Amino acid sequence: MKLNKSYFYTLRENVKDEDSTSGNLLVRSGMVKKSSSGVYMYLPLGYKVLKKIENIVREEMNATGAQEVLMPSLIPEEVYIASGRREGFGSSMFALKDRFNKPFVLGPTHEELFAAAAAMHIKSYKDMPINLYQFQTKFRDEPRPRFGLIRVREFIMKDAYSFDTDIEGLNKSYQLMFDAYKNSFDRMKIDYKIVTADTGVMGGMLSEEFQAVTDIGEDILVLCDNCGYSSNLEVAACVSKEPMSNVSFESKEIVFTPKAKTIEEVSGFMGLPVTQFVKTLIYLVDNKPLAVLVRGDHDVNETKVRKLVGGSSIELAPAAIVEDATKAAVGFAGPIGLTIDVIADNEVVKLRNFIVGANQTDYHFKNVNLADFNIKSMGDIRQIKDGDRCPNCTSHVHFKHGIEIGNTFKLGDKYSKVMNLEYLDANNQLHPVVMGSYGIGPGRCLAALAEQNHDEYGVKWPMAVAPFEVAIVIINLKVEKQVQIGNELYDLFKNAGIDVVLDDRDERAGVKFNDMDLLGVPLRITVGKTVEQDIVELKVRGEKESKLIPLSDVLVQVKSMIKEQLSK
RNA sequence: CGGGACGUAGCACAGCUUGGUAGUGCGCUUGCUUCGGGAGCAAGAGGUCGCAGGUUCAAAUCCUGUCGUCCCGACCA
Repeated sequence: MKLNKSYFYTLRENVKDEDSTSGNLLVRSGMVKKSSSGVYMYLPLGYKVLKKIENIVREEMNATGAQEVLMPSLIPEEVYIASGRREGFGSSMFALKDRFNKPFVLGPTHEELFAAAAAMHIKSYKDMPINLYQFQTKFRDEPRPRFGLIRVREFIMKDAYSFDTDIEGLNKSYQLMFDAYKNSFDRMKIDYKIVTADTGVMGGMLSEEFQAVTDIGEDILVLCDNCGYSSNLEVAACVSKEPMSNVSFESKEIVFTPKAKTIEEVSGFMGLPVTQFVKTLIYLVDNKPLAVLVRGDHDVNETKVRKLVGGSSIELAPAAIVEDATKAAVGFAGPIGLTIDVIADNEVVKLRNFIVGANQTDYHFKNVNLADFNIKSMGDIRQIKDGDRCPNCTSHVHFKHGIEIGNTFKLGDKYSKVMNLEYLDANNQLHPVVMGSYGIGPGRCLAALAEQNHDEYGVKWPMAVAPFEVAIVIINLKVEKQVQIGNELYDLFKNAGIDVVLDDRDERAGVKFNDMDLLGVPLRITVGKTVEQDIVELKVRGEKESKLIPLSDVLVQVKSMIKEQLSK
């Protein structure tokens, strides 16, 4: 591409409505432009990078034998009603009606349609395994789009679906996809971790997430360097390391604690450590109130609570419900005398003589013990903390933030059952097909790469996904030889299969250098004064010094540097 | 959905309190000079001041409504 006659622009200043580094760099380099909240245009260079990412993924998918298809975005609502997911997605689905008032939605994910497509092919056990995938636009009406391309409402996703006769087959298909995912992200040079995760709305037996490590990630990764344990915070198990207390029981006592609502306030007021307190939080699980007890210094893990009580939705109860359940102002809830169900975390069970709210405004109980109230069930329902004991070994975990760039699910027969996706086995018996589903967000990969690879001047794209592999900058357009050599090199590179851009704009050298840095092209050839001696400069993005290279040697050197960077 | 802020040229913003000619910087056009890390001078182009209603002789400015955007929280595969 020659810049002079191409669609290309950069912005010199950050824009106001981008809240992330990657968002700002992508907008400033003219790669993307926000159209509305959480909806972006991909402009020529941004689209080019996106395509490179897609192609890496496509190559890896095809290598597994998966076949590419394209599903519609416009889907009759009844498809999701039939699978029972319409309600689960709720208002995060874009819903609309056609001229005959028939309800449609814009697809947020495509298990149902893929199951329908699979049903056309699968009649017998001989028709499997099979794997279909697509690159297609998903629509999710996120309550709060954020961080440039990271949390958006319209985005392209590569989603793949495997179909097998049994779990053993699923395990094989899953492993194929899993390895293809690792290959894809390795080729893009993303810094990522694989963590176990909650299956959420997708359901099924296992979910693993590929998480790009960045500070702005919205997921928290729980990692152990000693044994390699890695998990999403939402499902990271807590192990009890503290022994059961053997302090003798005392009898409970009411204490006046005016205006002390939070654990910190009461702790300060009474002069006792927060670990001696028990927090009582009132939740609504499937709209039914539930009291959840965790130690004062712990946080409730809502995913774990939902699983322990077998609910499908969970939210903190609004103040009115709390006041109704506790007969006190918010901040003084406790388990004693409650008529709603109470569940407790494992750590709470070990405590003796602890402090709880008294269900009476401005009062707490101290010297409370388990015998003083009823617990419906107990279990691991707290959030693991940075530095806690690793659930898997004797070491300790640490936290990192991650952006979910891919996930893999072992779905089992959840969708095939509701979609009547069945096959006949060798004994003429009907069985549900066993499914897996696998997603990658190319846009998130792009944003994560920009987030992970940048400096004060702009993005530093890894070679495999860079908008161009090499930029040729002609310093002075009025010097005929510079123009001539610049164009000759451009043709030489092009013919050698190198993705090259020629900056032949009539701009000052500084402008061109800065633009190429902002754009993040990994290699730069400068055609300037030294061209009179048949010498040009080669500079690596991010390095300070450039080196002088005779013209006759340029192609060989550039080729080997590209090769080196691709394999590194 | 709750709380807060903001909508003025492609971008970043001033002007609004106290109503009266639409402004600044960057970017853009033309000319001259300059030319290896975001040049200088000069002359220009470009705006229904988010939209709708109201008050007023007169509204970017005051009032009401509405739409949009952003931030914090809730929510989220």
